Amino acid sequence: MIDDTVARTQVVEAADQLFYAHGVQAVGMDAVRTAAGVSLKRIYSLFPSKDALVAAVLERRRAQWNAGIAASAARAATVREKILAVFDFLDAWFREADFNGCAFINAYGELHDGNPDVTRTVREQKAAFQRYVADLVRDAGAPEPLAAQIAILAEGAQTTAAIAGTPEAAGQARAAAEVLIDAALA
Amino acid sequence: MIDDTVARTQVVEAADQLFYAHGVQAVGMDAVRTAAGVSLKRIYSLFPSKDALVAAVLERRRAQWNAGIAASAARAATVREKILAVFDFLDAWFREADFNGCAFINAYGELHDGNPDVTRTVREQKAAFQRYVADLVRDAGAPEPLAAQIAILAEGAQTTAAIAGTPEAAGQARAAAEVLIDAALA
DNA sequence: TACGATAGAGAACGGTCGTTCTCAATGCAA
DNA sequence: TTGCATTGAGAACGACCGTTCTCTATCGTA
Repeated sequence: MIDDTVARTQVVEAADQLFYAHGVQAVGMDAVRTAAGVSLKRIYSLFPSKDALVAAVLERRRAQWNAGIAASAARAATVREKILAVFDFLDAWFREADFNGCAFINAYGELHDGNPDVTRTVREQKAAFQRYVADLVRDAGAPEPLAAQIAILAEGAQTTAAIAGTPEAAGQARAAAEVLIDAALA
Repeated sequence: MIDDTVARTQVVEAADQLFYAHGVQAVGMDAVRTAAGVSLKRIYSLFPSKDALVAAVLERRRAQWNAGIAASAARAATVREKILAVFDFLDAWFREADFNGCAFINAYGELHDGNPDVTRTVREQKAAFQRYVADLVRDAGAPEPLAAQIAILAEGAQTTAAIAGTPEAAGQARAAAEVLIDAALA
């Protein structure tokens, strides 16, 4: 038998890919079992319900998002560039073959009604991102309202790129962010 | 028996409200029947399938969006104000009690996988909005890239307001749009 | 080698959904 | 009034889903 940790990772990764590509409700637990190569019994011993699996998938997405943003920011020299690094991260993400919009937004739209945990998780994820941007804006010495504007650009770029099926929204949002930052610091 | 047109309107309005509040997949045709006061047999004589009803609901949303944007723009004196009127429209919408994000984005996230019609409809709706903004930007004599930036702000405001559950994203996006317009015209 | 615990495969169960069908009631034509 | 077409209400059907259960095979241990 494979290790619990390994099995758990396989299940979450398979579920993430399927949920993200097809939507949570469109994917049955049988499909997760087949993709993960882990028996249903095992899956239900690792996660008490499909909702718990969804929560684990969102937690994985949260860690990936934070790591990606941090790595992109680490390549930036100035605070201004760290803010813009958000859009560089988005640009690279939008160009990935399986990009299909923000998993949190998708999950919220699909599940907010019957799953309060999802609503709370998504709301917290977005709030955390806004705090991250707000910290950078403060470090840059710019007025506070800039933070919300940058966050809105990032959200809009994600849905625009997802629906249009093209990545250029990242660059467009980045250009707008540059103008807003410069205006705020002037 | 009530008129076909009246029955159709009742069904679409009831379905719209239920789909928007709870998600399409979470609402059964029985619930639509009860809310609309129209028998299942009648519903299926008006719409060949649930997918067709979803298409009719999205068409209704499209007309409402266009009418709302046009009415808001009609109250504006200058081209610059017509662009900003988009965010005034969003502000009023975000404050409605049942606001729950953009119905097109929600439908896309939930149904894009198994319903290509939805994908096409949503993509076309967003493209039409971008053309609308692009026309205003051209009339204002501003460079073309401003249009995409305004559209991204509008998209981001919708998802931000929906997830946060508060309406202030409209004003924040409007302030950002003002800065971008002024910078583009300078 | 014999045995008991455990795992995987998948059948089974209860529920729900989209769609169709039944059947009694209604309204209209002659 | 009689007969017929049509309607609404809701039962019925087939499919699918989340979850649990059964059964067989396997593995570690003595």
